Amino acid sequence: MREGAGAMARTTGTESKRPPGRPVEFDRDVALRAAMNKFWKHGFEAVSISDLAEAMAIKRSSFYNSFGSREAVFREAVAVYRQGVPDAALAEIQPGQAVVPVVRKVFRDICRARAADPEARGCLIVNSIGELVGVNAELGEDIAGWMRSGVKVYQGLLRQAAEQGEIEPPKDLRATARAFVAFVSGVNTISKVVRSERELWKLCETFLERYGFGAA
Amino acid sequence: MREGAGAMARTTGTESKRPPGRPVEFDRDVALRAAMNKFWKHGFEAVSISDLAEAMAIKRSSFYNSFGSREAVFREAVAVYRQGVPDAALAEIQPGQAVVPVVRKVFRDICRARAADPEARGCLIVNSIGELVGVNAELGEDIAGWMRSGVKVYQGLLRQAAEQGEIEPPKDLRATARAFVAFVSGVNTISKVVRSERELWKLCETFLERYGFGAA
DNA sequence: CCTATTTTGTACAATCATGAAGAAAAATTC
DNA sequence: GAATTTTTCTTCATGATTGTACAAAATAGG
Repeated sequence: MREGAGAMARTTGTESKRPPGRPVEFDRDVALRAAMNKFWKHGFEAVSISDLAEAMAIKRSSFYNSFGSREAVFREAVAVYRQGVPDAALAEIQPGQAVVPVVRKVFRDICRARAADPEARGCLIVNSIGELVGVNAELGEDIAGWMRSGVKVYQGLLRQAAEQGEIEPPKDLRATARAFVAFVSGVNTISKVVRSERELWKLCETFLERYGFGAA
Repeated sequence: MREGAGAMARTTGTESKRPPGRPVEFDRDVALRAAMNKFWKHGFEAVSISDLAEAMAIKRSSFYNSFGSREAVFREAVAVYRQGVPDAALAEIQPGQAVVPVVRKVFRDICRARAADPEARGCLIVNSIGELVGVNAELGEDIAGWMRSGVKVYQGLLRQAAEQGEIEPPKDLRATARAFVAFVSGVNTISKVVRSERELWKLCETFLERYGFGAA
């Protein structure tokens, strides 16, 4: 099986020479995405290594060789997941840029994404907090870290929005940021029950309005 | 082993005569509570029948005989859980009674309960929505139903509070009720990461104030 | 005491998950 | 082409989980 020299989709696409030894036959990113989807749907504990290998379309030997453990793939899968998450746009907001419209758009994107998922898997991070924090020491702390970083992001945005006169300065910045994170988590949870994008967006709007993030 | 005639803690406590056959040797409620705690900590899928039987301190044969299946115990365990949940007080509010103080107290009780749990298990219902809705058809619908009923409860309370002049009438009652449910779910989730009762209560207060449920 | 009924204890076979070990395959380097 | 390196394939032993089956135990009723 010859491989076209330009077909490679290796790790990050910047290496030139192939390392010695037999080359990996599967696409790491594709396999990781498959693993991510398995974890997303079933959760961490419900997915055995055999399940994983099958979903990733590789043998268990290749799995052990390339990934090492279920925990390790999970971490990588979460990293992949985070790249595609609607909230990612929040970290891109520049000083001087209006915060409110971006936050509103992110909320709308979350509603759209959650409602558009026919499997109603909600958010992998939120699901994993529920499943792992307090049970699996290492993965739990990992996931908890993502939520904490979310609080930091919202804290920065709230401050910026207040400084730019978009909203009234919140009395307690951190508590308000945490309320945002809690609410977004809750939206992701309730999105498994309320399946309409419009209905989800309506409940988000009540929240945004109350916190001064109403429509212009 | 003779049993005092008044010691019984059977199914619902209203029968007098003992049925024929060998009597059950374990306390059903105690066993169920043990099962509930297992599910609460580890989630549904992570607990095998063997795990359950061991936690309930009964043999697998007794388990099958008395409960039938993992799904069945889970349902019963959730029922037990729901009896002890702080939110239960909301369903007891009478017409004419002030809504706001009760809701505030329930939020405070949630913060206290979540922070007081050394294992940071959050809320069994919220955890189970994350794990089961969309995956396990029957249990998922069961759990989703509890969330929907939560929306109904808040909807009634919001209407009552508005009628009694405690709050401004919300524009969209159902969306607002859903926002409350989403937020409470989120508080239960974030309680696994933010472990201080005071910090949790502070983020709840920002929410309550914004929705007109501030301190009198 | 004997029978019927129900729970409990133990044993069994089937399936599956796990991790390791080693042979075979596919590539690079010399 | 030979040596080296790494991946892939196959096999194996071990242990866990499951559901069932059946004997033993405990009780009620006659």
